[in-house]
Amino acid sequence: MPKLGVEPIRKAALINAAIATVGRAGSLDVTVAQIAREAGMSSALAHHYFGSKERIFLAAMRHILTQYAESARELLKDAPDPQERLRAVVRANFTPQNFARETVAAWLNFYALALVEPEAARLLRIYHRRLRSNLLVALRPLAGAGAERIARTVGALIDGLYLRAALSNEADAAAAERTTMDYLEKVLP
Amino acid sequence: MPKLGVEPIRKAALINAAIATVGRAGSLDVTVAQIAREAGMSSALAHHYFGSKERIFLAAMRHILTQYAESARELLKDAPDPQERLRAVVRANFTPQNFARETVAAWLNFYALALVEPEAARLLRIYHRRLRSNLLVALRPLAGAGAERIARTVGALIDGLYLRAALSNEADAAAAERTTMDYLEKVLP
Amino acid sequence: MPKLGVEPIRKAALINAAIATVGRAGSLDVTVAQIAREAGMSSALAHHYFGSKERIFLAAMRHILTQYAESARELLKDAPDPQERLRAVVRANFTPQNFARETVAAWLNFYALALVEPEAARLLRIYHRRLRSNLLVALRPLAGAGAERIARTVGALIDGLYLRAALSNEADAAAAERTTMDYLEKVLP
Amino acid sequence: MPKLGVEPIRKAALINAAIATVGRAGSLDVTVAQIAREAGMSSALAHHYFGSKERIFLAAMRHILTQYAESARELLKDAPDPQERLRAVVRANFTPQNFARETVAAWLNFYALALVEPEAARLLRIYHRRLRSNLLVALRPLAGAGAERIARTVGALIDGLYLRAALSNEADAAAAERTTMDYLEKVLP
DNA sequence: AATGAATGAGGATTCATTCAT
DNA sequence: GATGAATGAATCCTCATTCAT
Repeated sequence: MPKLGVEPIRKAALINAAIATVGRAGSLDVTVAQIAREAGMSSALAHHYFGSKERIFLAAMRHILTQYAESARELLKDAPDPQERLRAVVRANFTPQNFARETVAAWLNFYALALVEPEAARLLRIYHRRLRSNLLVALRPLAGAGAERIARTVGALIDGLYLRAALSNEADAAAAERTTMDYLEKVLP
Repeated sequence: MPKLGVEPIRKAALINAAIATVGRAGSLDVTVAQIAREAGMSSALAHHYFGSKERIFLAAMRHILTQYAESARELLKDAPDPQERLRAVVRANFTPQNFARETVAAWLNFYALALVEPEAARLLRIYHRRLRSNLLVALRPLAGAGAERIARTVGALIDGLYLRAALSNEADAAAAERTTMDYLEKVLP
Repeated sequence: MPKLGVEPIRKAALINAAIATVGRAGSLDVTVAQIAREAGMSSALAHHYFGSKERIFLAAMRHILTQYAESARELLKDAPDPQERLRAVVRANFTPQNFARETVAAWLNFYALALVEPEAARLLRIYHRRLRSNLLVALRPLAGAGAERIARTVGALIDGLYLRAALSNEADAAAAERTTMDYLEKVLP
Repeated sequence: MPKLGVEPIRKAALINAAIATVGRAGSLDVTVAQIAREAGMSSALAHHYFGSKERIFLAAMRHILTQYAESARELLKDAPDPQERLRAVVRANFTPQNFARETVAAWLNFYALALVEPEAARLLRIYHRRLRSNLLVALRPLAGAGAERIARTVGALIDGLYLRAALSNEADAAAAERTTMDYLEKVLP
C-alpha cells in the first residue's frame, strides 16, 4: 500500500461523497457544498482539489468503473475454464459493492450525463468495450461465431437489469445474476 | 377528431417542445424559457398551462407512454396468434417514433427523474406493468410456467437496448428489434 | 421626445447608477447588487437588461462619451469663427456635467478598463479621435502645419487635467479650462 | 551595495513581480497567488512578508516612485544651469525604465487605486509635490512669476502623456519628451 | 388568452488570509 | 524561513415563478 499524502485522501473522500450524495439524491442536482459536507470539508476545498463540479462527477464515474474493473480482474483470476470465466464476468457486475442501490442510482445518472459530457461518454464507451471484451474471451470457445451477438445481448441485458434495479427499492443482485446466467444457459449449446 | 380548443393545442405544443428540447440537450437541465420558445410562446404562458416545470416534464413523459401504448394497441389489433402477438409487442417498442434518438434521450432522462419524483416513478411502473402484461398474454401459451421469467428478461433487455441506443449516434431500431426477437426464438421451445 | 418603454428607462437608470456607484466608490470593484440598488431594482433585473456587469460598464462609458459629444455639438453650434470653435471644443470637456467629480472618477476607472477590455479601448479611441478632429478643424486655420502637434498636446493636457481633477477633492472646471486656454494662447501666433 | 538578507530580496522580488503582473494584466485584479508565482514563491510567503495584498501594491507604488526619484536625482546631478535642469526633470519622467509599457500600465492602475486608498493618494501627492518642486527650481530663474502656472501645466501634460502611452501599444518615450520640451520652449520667453 | 416585467432564492466559483508544521 | 492545507466570505449569474395589464 503506497502511503497517501493528504491530497489523495481528500480526493477519495470527495469521490465517495459524490457517489453517496448523488445516489441518495437520485440526481446530479446536488450542490458541491452538499458533497463537500458529506466528505467533511468546505466546498472551497473541493474546488481546490477538483477544479469544478463536473470534474468531481467524472472522477466519481471513473472510480465506479475502476472498481468494476477490479472486481472483474479479481474474479477472473480464479476462473480456469470458459464456463467459469463467463460466470465470473457476469458476477463482477452484480457484486454487492457494484450493485449497491446508491451506486446504481449514481450510475444511472452518470449514464445520462454521458449524453451531455463527452468525457463521460468516453468513460462509458470504455466500460462497454471492457465488458464486451471480457465476455468475448469467455464466449468464443463456447459459442464460436455466435459470440459477438451474444455478447451484445448480454451487455444490453445487464444494463437493463441495472436500470430496473435503480428503480426498485431493493436491488436484488442474486436475482439479476440468475437472470443473466439463465439467458446464457439457454442460448449456449 | 375532436375539435381542439386553444388550451389543448398549446399544451400539446409544449409537450412536444419539452421532449424535443430535453432530447436535444440530453438533459433535464433545460429552462422553461427554452421549452416555451421552442413551442413559440412565452414562459409565463407555459406556467399558466402547466403550473410548474415539473408538471411539464411529467406530461411529456405521460405523452411518450401514451404514444407507446397506442403503438402497441395498433400493432396488436392485427396479430391473431401468440407468435404474432409477441412480435407485435416487441415491435411496438421499436417503432420509429418511439425509438427516435431524441425520444430515447428524453426517455433516459425521465428514467432518472423517476428516482426523484414519485409521479414519474408511478408512470414508469405503469409502463413496466403494461409491457409485462402484454408480453405475458403472448408468452403464456408459448412458454407456460416459464413465461414470467422470460417476460422479466425481455423487459430488461428492451430497456438495455434503449439505454445503449440513447448513447450511440444512430439508434438502429431494426437491429434492436432483431436482437430481442433472436433472444425470444432461442428461449422459446 | 420619443416615448420611452420600460426597458430604456431601466437601462438609463442603471447606467446612471453605475456611474454614480463607480464614481463614489472610486473603483470598478462595485457589485451589480450595489448598482441595481442605487437604480432601485433587483440585481436580477440588471442582468436581465444588460447580460453582464461588464456590459453595464461599457454602456456607462458609452453614455459618458455620448454626453461629451453632445456638449461639444451644442457648444460648437454657436461658434462662428475658429477662435470661438477652439474655445467651444475645450469648454465641452469642462462642462459641469462632464467634469463632475463622480464622472471624472468613473472616467479614470474606465480608462484603466481599456487596458483590459477591447471594447472599452475602442470607445476610448473614438473619444480620442473625436477630440482630435474637433480640435483640428479649429486649429488648422489658426496654426496651419503646426495644428497636428498642438492638437496632440492639448489632448494629452486635457487628459492630464482630468486625471488630477479625479484626485483632488474639488474638481475646478474653470481652472482647468483656463489652463488649457492659456496654453493655446501662448502657443498660437 | 549593502549585502541583503533574505527578507529584502524576497520583498524586492515580490514588488517587481507585482508591477510585472499588474502591468501585464492591465488591472489590479490579479491574485496574490499570481504575484507570488511570478516571484517564485508561495502566496503564503507573500502574505508573511507584506501582510496583505494592499500592502504589496503600496510597496510597488512606492518602488516606482523611488525609482523615479532616483532617475531625477541622477540626471539633475549633471545639470548646471536652469535650462539643463529643466530638461533633466522632464527627461527623468521618460526614462526607458519609468516609461516601460508595463510600468506605465501599472502606474495608471495605481493612480486609480489612489481614489480608494488613502496611502496611495498620499504617495501620489508626494510624487506631485516632488515633480512640482523640481520644476519650480528650474523654472523660477527662467519664468519668474509665471513659474507656478507653467509647472502646473507641465505636470498635467506629463500625466496626460503617460495616460495615452499606457493605452497605445508602443510607448514612445522620445516623442513624449519632445512634446513636453516643445511646450516649454514655446511658453518660456 | 398572453406577456413583459420583476424578483427571491440559490449555486458555482474565486480568493485573501490564516495556521500548523 | 517556507508552504500546503483549509476556509469564510463574497459575487456573478441563472431561473422558476408571480403578477399586473
